[in-house]
Amino acid sequence: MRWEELDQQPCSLSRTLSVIGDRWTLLVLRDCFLGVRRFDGFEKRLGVTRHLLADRLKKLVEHEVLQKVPYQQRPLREEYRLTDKGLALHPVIMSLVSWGDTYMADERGAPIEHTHKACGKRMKPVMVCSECAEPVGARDIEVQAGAAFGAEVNNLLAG
Amino acid sequence: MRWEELDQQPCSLSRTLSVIGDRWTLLVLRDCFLGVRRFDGFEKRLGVTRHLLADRLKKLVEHEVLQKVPYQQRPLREEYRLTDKGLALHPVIMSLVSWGDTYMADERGAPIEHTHKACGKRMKPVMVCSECAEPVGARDIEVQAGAAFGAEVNNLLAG
DNA sequence: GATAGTGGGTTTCTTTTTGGAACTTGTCAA
DNA sequence: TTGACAAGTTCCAAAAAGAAACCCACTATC
Repeated sequence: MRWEELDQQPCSLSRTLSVIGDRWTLLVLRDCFLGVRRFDGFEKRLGVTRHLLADRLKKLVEHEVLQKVPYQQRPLREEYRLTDKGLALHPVIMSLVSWGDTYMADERGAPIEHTHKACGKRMKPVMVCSECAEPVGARDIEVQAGAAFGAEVNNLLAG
Repeated sequence: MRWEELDQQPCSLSRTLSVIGDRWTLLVLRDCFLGVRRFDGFEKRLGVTRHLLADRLKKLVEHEVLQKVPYQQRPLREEYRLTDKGLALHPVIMSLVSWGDTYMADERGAPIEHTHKACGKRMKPVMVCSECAEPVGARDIEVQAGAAFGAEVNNLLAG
Protein backbone atom coordinates (compact mmCIF):
# COMPACT_ATOMS: atom_id res chain seq x y z
CA MET A 1 0.00 0.00 0.00
CA ARG A 2 1.25 3.43 -0.89
CA TRP A 3 0.69 6.60 1.09
CA GLU A 4 -1.93 7.73 -1.41
CA GLU A 5 -4.09 4.72 -0.71
CA LEU A 6 -4.02 5.08 3.04
CA ASP A 7 -6.73 7.70 3.25
CA GLN A 8 -9.10 5.48 1.24
CA GLN A 9 -9.14 2.76 3.89
CA PRO A 10 -12.28 2.28 5.97
CA CYS A 11 -10.22 2.85 9.09
CA SER A 12 -9.79 6.03 11.05
CA LEU A 13 -6.28 5.10 12.03
CA SER A 14 -5.17 4.74 8.43
CA ARG A 15 -6.80 8.01 7.54
CA THR A 16 -5.15 9.80 10.40
CA LEU A 17 -1.80 8.33 9.46
CA SER A 18 -2.24 9.56 5.91
CA VAL A 19 -2.02 13.06 7.41
CA ILE A 20 0.36 12.79 10.36
CA GLY A 21 1.81 9.31 10.05
CA ASP A 22 5.44 10.14 9.68
CA ARG A 23 8.25 11.04 11.93
CA TRP A 24 8.89 14.61 10.82
CA THR A 25 5.25 15.59 10.76
CA LEU A 26 4.84 14.56 14.38
CA LEU A 27 7.99 16.37 15.41
CA VAL A 28 6.79 19.49 13.62
CA LEU A 29 3.51 19.25 15.51
CA ARG A 30 5.31 18.84 18.81
CA ASP A 31 7.08 22.12 18.14
CA CYS A 32 3.84 23.80 17.13
CA PHE A 33 2.40 22.90 20.52
CA LEU A 34 5.51 24.36 22.15
CA GLY A 35 4.90 27.63 20.32
CA VAL A 36 7.19 27.45 17.29
CA ARG A 37 5.66 29.10 14.25
CA ARG A 38 8.33 29.96 11.68
CA PHE A 39 10.15 28.03 9.05
CA ASP A 40 13.59 28.65 10.44
CA GLY A 41 12.36 27.98 13.96
CA PHE A 42 11.41 24.48 12.95
CA GLU A 43 14.56 24.07 10.95
CA LYS A 44 16.92 25.02 13.78
CA ARG A 45 15.20 22.89 16.36
CA LEU A 46 14.43 19.79 14.38
CA GLY A 47 17.54 19.07 12.38
CA VAL A 48 15.35 18.28 9.39
CA THR A 49 16.40 19.25 5.90
CA ARG A 50 14.72 22.36 4.52
CA HIS A 51 13.51 20.23 1.69
CA LEU A 52 11.49 17.89 3.84
CA LEU A 53 10.38 20.61 6.19
CA ALA A 54 8.88 22.58 3.31
CA ASP A 55 7.14 19.46 2.08
CA ARG A 56 5.69 18.50 5.47
CA LEU A 57 4.50 22.01 6.24
CA LYS A 58 2.82 22.19 2.87
CA LYS A 59 1.00 18.94 3.50
CA LEU A 60 -0.12 20.03 6.94
CA VAL A 61 -1.49 23.24 5.45
CA GLU A 62 -3.29 21.29 2.71
CA HIS A 63 -4.90 19.13 5.36
CA GLU A 64 -5.84 22.23 7.37
CA VAL A 65 -3.90 21.15 10.41
CA LEU A 66 -1.83 24.31 10.11
CA GLN A 67 -2.62 27.61 8.44
CA LYS A 68 -0.30 30.27 7.10
CA VAL A 69 -0.75 33.68 8.67
CA PRO A 70 1.25 36.69 7.41
CA TYR A 71 3.27 38.43 10.10
CA GLN A 72 4.84 41.06 7.84
CA GLN A 73 4.52 42.49 4.32
CA ARG A 74 7.41 43.48 2.06
CA PRO A 75 8.77 40.93 1.91
CA LEU A 76 5.78 38.80 2.67
CA ARG A 77 6.53 36.49 5.55
CA GLU A 78 4.10 33.95 6.87
CA GLU A 79 4.03 31.84 9.97
CA TYR A 80 2.36 28.53 10.60
CA ARG A 81 -0.30 28.21 13.24
CA LEU A 82 -2.36 25.33 14.47
CA THR A 83 -5.98 25.37 13.38
CA ASP A 84 -8.72 23.91 15.55
CA LYS A 85 -8.24 20.68 13.67
CA GLY A 86 -4.56 20.85 14.55
CA LEU A 87 -5.19 21.71 18.19
CA ALA A 88 -7.39 18.62 18.35
CA LEU A 89 -4.25 16.54 17.86
CA HIS A 90 -3.13 17.46 21.35
CA PRO A 91 -4.25 14.17 22.90
CA VAL A 92 -2.23 12.32 20.28
CA ILE A 93 0.96 14.18 21.14
CA MET A 94 0.29 13.95 24.87
CA SER A 95 -0.28 10.21 24.79
CA LEU A 96 2.87 9.65 22.75
CA VAL A 97 4.89 11.79 25.15
CA SER A 98 3.38 10.12 28.17
CA TRP A 99 4.28 6.67 26.88
CA GLY A 100 7.82 7.85 26.23
CA ASP A 101 8.03 9.30 29.75
CA THR A 102 7.06 5.95 31.17
CA TYR A 103 8.97 3.52 28.98
CA MET A 104 11.77 5.38 27.26
CA ALA A 105 13.06 7.70 30.00
CA ASP A 106 16.63 7.42 31.21
CA GLU A 107 17.68 7.69 34.86
CA ARG A 108 17.01 11.43 34.82
CA GLY A 109 13.29 10.98 34.36
CA ALA A 110 11.02 12.82 31.97
CA PRO A 111 12.70 15.58 29.93
CA ILE A 112 9.63 17.78 30.13
CA GLU A 113 7.04 18.10 32.86
CA HIS A 114 3.47 19.19 32.40
CA THR A 115 1.50 21.36 34.79
CA HIS A 116 -2.25 21.67 34.56
CA LYS A 117 -2.95 25.41 34.79
CA ALA A 118 -6.38 24.93 36.32
CA CYS A 119 -5.30 22.84 39.29
CA GLY A 120 -1.67 23.87 39.41
CA LYS A 121 -0.32 20.35 39.79
CA ARG A 122 2.07 18.29 37.76
CA MET A 123 -0.04 15.93 35.74
CA LYS A 124 -0.06 13.00 33.40
CA PRO A 125 -2.78 12.53 30.84
CA VAL A 126 -5.33 9.84 31.61
CA MET A 127 -7.77 8.49 29.07
CA VAL A 128 -11.32 8.10 30.28
CA CYS A 129 -14.70 7.12 28.88
CA SER A 130 -16.74 10.04 27.58
CA GLU A 131 -19.89 8.52 29.05
CA CYS A 132 -18.99 7.36 32.54
CA ALA A 133 -15.66 9.14 33.05
CA GLU A 134 -13.90 5.99 34.24
CA PRO A 135 -10.36 5.32 33.00
CA VAL A 136 -10.29 2.93 30.03
CA GLY A 137 -7.62 0.46 28.97
CA ALA A 138 -7.31 -1.85 26.00
CA ARG A 139 -9.30 -4.61 27.72
CA ASP A 140 -12.20 -2.37 28.65
CA ILE A 141 -13.38 -1.68 25.15
CA GLU A 142 -15.32 -3.63 22.57
CA VAL A 143 -15.39 -2.70 18.91
CA GLN A 144 -18.17 -3.02 16.33
CA ALA A 145 -18.41 -2.02 12.71
CA GLY A 146 -19.97 1.41 12.30
CA ALA A 147 -23.63 1.37 11.31
CA ALA A 148 -23.05 2.39 7.69
CA PHE A 149 -20.19 -0.04 7.17
CA GLY A 150 -21.03 -3.64 6.55
CA ALA A 151 -18.86 -6.48 5.36
CA GLU A 152 -16.20 -3.98 4.38
CA VAL A 153 -15.32 -3.51 8.00
CA ASN A 154 -16.47 -6.80 9.43
CA ASN A 155 -13.70 -8.71 7.78
CA LEU A 156 -11.42 -6.09 9.21
CA LEU A 157 -12.67 -7.05 12.63
CA ALA A 158 -12.80 -10.79 12.12
CA GLY A 159 -9.06 -11.05 12.37
CA MET B 1 18.61 13.35 11.76
CA ARG B 2 18.47 9.64 11.14
CA TRP B 3 16.23 7.15 12.85
CA GLU B 4 19.14 5.95 14.96
CA GLU B 5 19.62 9.37 16.50
CA LEU B 6 16.00 9.87 17.43
CA ASP B 7 16.14 7.83 20.61
CA GLN B 8 19.06 9.91 21.89
CA GLN B 9 17.05 13.13 21.94
CA PRO B 10 16.03 14.62 25.29
CA CYS B 11 12.42 14.42 24.22
CA SER B 12 9.91 11.71 25.00
CA LEU B 13 8.15 12.22 21.71
CA SER B 14 11.32 11.58 19.72
CA ARG B 15 12.05 8.54 21.78
CA THR B 16 8.57 7.18 21.32
CA LEU B 17 8.77 7.80 17.58
CA SER B 18 12.05 5.89 17.44
CA VAL B 19 9.96 2.83 18.36
CA ILE B 20 6.55 3.35 16.76
CA GLY B 21 7.04 6.39 14.55
CA ASP B 22 6.21 4.91 11.24
CA ARG B 23 3.13 4.09 9.33
CA TRP B 24 3.39 0.33 9.24
CA THR B 25 4.30 -0.06 12.87
CA LEU B 26 1.18 1.79 13.92
CA LEU B 27 -0.99 -0.24 11.57
CA VAL B 28 0.53 -3.43 12.97
CA LEU B 29 -0.30 -2.23 16.46
CA ARG B 30 -3.86 -1.40 15.49
CA ASP B 31 -4.26 -4.99 14.37
CA CYS B 32 -2.69 -6.29 17.56
CA PHE B 33 -5.32 -4.43 19.54
CA LEU B 34 -7.99 -5.98 17.32
CA GLY B 35 -6.64 -9.43 18.18
CA VAL B 36 -4.41 -10.31 15.24
CA ARG B 37 -1.39 -12.33 16.32
CA ARG B 38 0.15 -14.19 13.40
CA PHE B 39 2.45 -13.23 10.60
CA ASP B 40 0.07 -14.13 7.85
CA GLY B 41 -2.80 -12.49 9.70
CA PHE B 42 -1.01 -9.18 9.56
CA GLU B 43 0.05 -9.74 6.00
CA LYS B 44 -3.44 -10.45 4.69
CA ARG B 45 -5.01 -7.52 6.48
CA LEU B 46 -2.40 -4.85 6.02
CA GLY B 47 -1.27 -5.14 2.43
CA VAL B 48 2.29 -4.65 3.59
CA THR B 49 5.15 -6.50 1.96
CA ARG B 50 6.40 -9.52 3.89
CA HIS B 51 9.78 -7.90 3.90
CA LEU B 52 8.69 -4.84 5.81
CA LEU B 53 6.33 -6.77 8.02
CA ALA B 54 9.14 -9.05 9.16
CA ASP B 55 11.32 -6.03 9.84
CA ARG B 56 8.69 -4.13 11.81
CA LEU B 57 7.71 -7.14 13.89
CA LYS B 58 11.34 -7.78 14.71
CA LYS B 59 11.81 -4.20 15.87
CA LEU B 60 8.68 -4.30 17.99
CA VAL B 61 9.94 -7.49 19.63
CA GLU B 62 13.36 -5.91 20.24
CA HIS B 63 11.68 -2.98 21.92
CA GLU B 64 9.51 -5.34 23.98
CA VAL B 65 6.28 -3.95 22.64
CA LEU B 66 5.44 -7.40 21.32
CA GLN B 67 6.68 -10.81 22.41
CA LYS B 68 6.83 -14.05 20.50
CA VAL B 69 4.88 -16.87 22.11
CA PRO B 70 4.98 -20.41 20.64
CA TYR B 71 1.58 -21.80 19.85
CA GLN B 72 2.77 -25.12 18.44
CA GLN B 73 5.90 -27.28 18.23
CA ARG B 74 7.04 -29.27 15.15
CA PRO B 75 7.23 -27.10 13.24
CA LEU B 76 7.76 -24.34 15.74
CA ARG B 77 5.20 -21.60 15.22
CA GLU B 78 5.13 -18.43 17.21
CA GLU B 79 2.61 -15.67 17.49
CA TYR B 80 3.10 -12.05 18.44
CA ARG B 81 1.40 -10.69 21.52
CA LEU B 82 1.32 -7.30 23.12
CA THR B 83 3.36 -6.99 26.28
CA ASP B 84 2.32 -4.63 29.08
CA LYS B 85 4.52 -2.02 27.44
CA GLY B 86 2.61 -2.62 24.23
CA LEU B 87 -0.79 -2.53 25.90
CA ALA B 88 0.21 0.84 27.31
CA LEU B 89 0.12 2.19 23.77
CA HIS B 90 -3.64 1.89 23.76
CA PRO B 91 -4.23 5.60 24.46
CA VAL B 92 -2.01 6.45 21.51
CA ILE B 93 -4.04 4.32 19.11
CA MET B 94 -7.32 5.49 20.60
CA SER B 95 -6.46 9.15 20.28
CA LEU B 96 -5.33 8.71 16.69
CA VAL B 97 -8.52 6.84 15.85
CA SER B 98 -10.66 9.37 17.64
CA TRP B 99 -9.13 12.25 15.70
CA GLY B 100 -9.70 10.37 12.48
CA ASP B 101 -13.33 9.72 13.44
CA THR B 102 -13.83 13.43 13.96
CA TYR B 103 -11.89 14.94 11.08
CA MET B 104 -11.37 12.30 8.43
CA ALA B 105 -14.69 10.45 8.39
CA ASP B 106 -16.80 10.41 5.25
CA GLU B 107 -20.58 10.78 5.19
CA ARG B 108 -20.99 7.30 6.62
CA GLY B 109 -19.45 8.26 9.94
CA ALA B 110 -16.87 6.34 11.93
CA PRO B 111 -15.88 2.95 10.46
CA ILE B 112 -15.58 1.41 13.90
CA GLU B 113 -17.47 2.15 17.08
CA HIS B 114 -16.22 1.61 20.59
CA THR B 115 -18.27 0.39 23.50
CA HIS B 116 -17.06 0.67 27.07
CA LYS B 117 -17.70 -2.74 28.59
CA ALA B 118 -18.12 -1.37 32.11
CA CYS B 119 -20.87 1.13 31.35
CA GLY B 120 -22.19 -0.44 28.17
CA LYS B 121 -22.32 2.79 26.21
CA ARG B 122 -20.71 3.91 23.00
CA MET B 123 -17.82 6.08 23.98
CA LYS B 124 -15.10 8.36 22.76
CA PRO B 125 -11.85 8.68 24.64
CA VAL B 126 -11.39 11.86 26.63
CA MET B 127 -8.08 13.01 28.01
CA VAL B 128 -8.17 14.25 31.58
CA CYS B 129 -5.72 15.47 34.21
CA SER B 130 -4.41 12.71 36.48
CA GLU B 131 -4.66 15.06 39.47
CA CYS B 132 -8.02 16.79 39.19
CA ALA B 133 -9.75 14.62 36.57
CA GLU B 134 -10.82 17.62 34.50
CA PRO B 135 -10.53 17.36 30.70
CA VAL B 136 -7.35 18.98 29.38
CA GLY B 137 -6.66 20.67 26.05
CA ALA B 138 -3.57 22.18 24.51
CA ARG B 139 -4.18 25.56 26.18
CA ASP B 140 -4.61 24.11 29.66
CA ILE B 141 -1.09 22.87 30.09
CA GLU B 142 2.23 24.51 30.85
CA VAL B 143 5.55 22.81 30.24
CA GLN B 144 8.81 23.01 32.19
CA ALA B 145 12.13 21.29 31.76
CA GLY B 146 12.38 18.17 33.88
CA ALA B 147 14.34 18.62 37.11
CA ALA B 148 17.43 16.73 35.93
CA PHE B 149 17.53 18.47 32.56
CA GLY B 150 18.97 21.93 32.40
CA ALA B 151 19.94 24.02 29.42
CA GLU B 152 19.72 20.96 27.24
CA VAL B 153 15.96 21.14 27.35
CA ASN B 154 15.46 24.83 28.06
CA ASN B 155 16.59 25.80 24.62
CA LEU B 156 14.15 23.23 23.39
CA LEU B 157 11.43 25.13 25.19
CA ALA B 158 12.60 28.62 24.38
CA GLY B 159 11.32 28.24 20.86
C1' DG C 1 5.42 -41.43 -2.42
C1' DA C 2 4.67 -37.48 -5.46
C1' DT C 3 2.04 -33.19 -4.99
C1' DA C 4 0.17 -29.31 -3.02
C1' DG C 5 -0.52 -26.35 0.95
C1' DT C 6 0.80 -23.61 5.13
C1' DG C 7 3.44 -20.61 8.20
C1' DG C 8 7.13 -17.66 8.52
C1' DG C 9 10.22 -15.86 6.60
C1' DT C 10 14.75 -14.22 3.03
C1' DT C 11 16.68 -12.61 -1.53
C1' DT C 12 16.88 -9.83 -5.41
C1' DC C 13 15.85 -6.05 -8.09
C1' DT C 14 13.50 -1.59 -9.12
C1' DT C 15 11.24 2.65 -7.76
C1' DT C 16 10.55 6.27 -4.15
C1' DT C 17 11.92 8.92 -0.53
C1' DT C 18 15.51 11.05 2.19
C1' DG C 19 19.66 13.54 3.36
C1' DG C 20 23.06 17.13 2.29
C1' DA C 21 24.53 21.03 0.37
C1' DA C 22 24.36 24.79 -2.69
C1' DC C 23 21.45 28.26 -5.07
C1' DT C 24 17.36 31.88 -5.38
C1' DT C 25 14.54 35.93 -4.31
C1' DG C 26 13.11 40.17 -1.99
C1' DT C 27 14.35 43.35 1.40
C1' DC C 28 16.79 45.85 4.95
C1' DA C 29 20.98 47.56 7.56
C1' DA C 30 26.01 48.94 7.97
C1' DT D 1 28.51 47.28 -1.81
C1' DT D 2 28.57 43.76 0.98
C1' DG D 3 26.26 41.01 4.17
C1' DA D 4 22.40 39.04 6.51
C1' DC D 5 17.71 37.08 7.02
C1' DA D 6 13.58 34.50 5.97
C1' DA D 7 11.61 31.18 3.32
C1' DG D 8 12.10 28.40 0.05
C1' DT D 9 13.93 25.47 -4.43
C1' DT D 10 17.20 22.60 -7.09
C1' DC D 11 20.35 18.86 -7.75
C1' DC D 12 22.54 14.62 -6.77
C1' DA D 13 23.88 10.57 -3.96
C1' DA D 14 22.35 7.34 -0.38
C1' DA D 15 18.80 4.91 2.08
C1' DA D 16 14.34 2.82 2.44
C1' DA D 17 10.18 0.83 0.44
C1' DG D 18 7.61 -2.02 -2.97
C1' DA D 19 7.05 -6.22 -5.93
C1' DA D 20 7.84 -10.64 -6.79
C1' DA D 21 10.19 -14.85 -6.52
C1' DC D 22 12.48 -18.21 -3.64
C1' DC D 23 13.31 -21.21 0.65
C1' DC D 24 12.49 -24.48 4.42
C1' DA D 25 10.17 -27.55 7.63
C1' DC D 26 6.50 -29.80 8.12
C1' DT D 27 1.39 -31.79 7.09
C1' DA D 28 -2.43 -33.34 4.63
C1' DT D 29 -4.20 -35.32 0.16
C1' DC D 30 -4.31 -38.19 -3.96
